[in-house]
Amino acid sequence: MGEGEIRDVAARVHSTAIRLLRTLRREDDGSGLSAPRLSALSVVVFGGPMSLAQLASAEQVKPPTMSRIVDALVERGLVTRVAKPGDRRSVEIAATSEGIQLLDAGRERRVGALVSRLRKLADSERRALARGVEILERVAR
Amino acid sequence: MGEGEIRDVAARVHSTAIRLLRTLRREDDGSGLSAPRLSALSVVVFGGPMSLAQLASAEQVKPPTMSRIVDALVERGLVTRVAKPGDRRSVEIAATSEGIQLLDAGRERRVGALVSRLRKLADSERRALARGVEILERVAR
DNA sequence: GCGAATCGTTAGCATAGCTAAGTGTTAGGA
DNA sequence: TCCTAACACTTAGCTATGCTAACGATTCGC
Repeated sequence: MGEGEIRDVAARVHSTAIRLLRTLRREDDGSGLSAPRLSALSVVVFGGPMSLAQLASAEQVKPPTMSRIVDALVERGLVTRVAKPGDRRSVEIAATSEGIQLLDAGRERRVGALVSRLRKLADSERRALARGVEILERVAR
Repeated sequence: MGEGEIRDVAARVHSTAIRLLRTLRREDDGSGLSAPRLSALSVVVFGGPMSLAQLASAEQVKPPTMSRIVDALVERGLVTRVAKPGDRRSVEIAATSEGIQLLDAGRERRVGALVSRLRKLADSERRALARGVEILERVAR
């Protein structure tokens, strides 16, 4: 595959990912959380307990910004913030069961919307898509 | 393909798209524009001239929010805002050549970062990826 | 122990999101 | 015709989200 073809694949992967997530984002309305809060919560739920700095870095945001987002999530009982035993400068941010539940419901809406679209594909197309995603997972890692 | 398998593909497409864009977003630092401004500009560049309401809807934002984003883009000379000839209530927002140039440079950085990752794949993998993306394009439309 | 580095928060600013209300334009009916 | 309603956008004013700078509090190195 030549340089130009690789570029073409990259450009299409890029724009398709943007369009897909733009579409699925519409499902987030019912969550009752803003996009930054929902996104931060999802990192904690799927990544497990972590420090504020780790969470800020994962969200590509500075610590003061994340500190306030965590304030709001704690306020709603979706995460806990406790001093780390071994190093009391640091905090451990962990999802509560309520946080996990809220996030799962939202993810269900997004994934469900995507499922109903995938159902319209031919089986061979879904298999090809599954194969492509498997490869893209390694690329995105 | 059973219901559970379709769900699995959907969930993987979803999380992979998120991770991919999160990674590529790091390339946007050098643009000098915030994420909402960059995103609005890209809609105008790729979608062609459109009204404020159309642009706000495309960005899933209310008109007053988009009005101020457009203010900033006009201020920097990246788009123009002119009253529509046939209906002077409405405005036509169009990208300037400078706006197109700025956006293309940013897109080059993102796509370039992706290209350098795709180069590490085997040729057969890139072909499988290309096939998968082709299918996903239809899903996202 | 004591100075320096580290982690998080606080303070203060600009931007981005919203709703409600205002301005100007167009459309439609008496 | 004209006048009322609907429409497109902007303005006003609020909260939330992003930043940098500066401030505790804790830990580490020596």
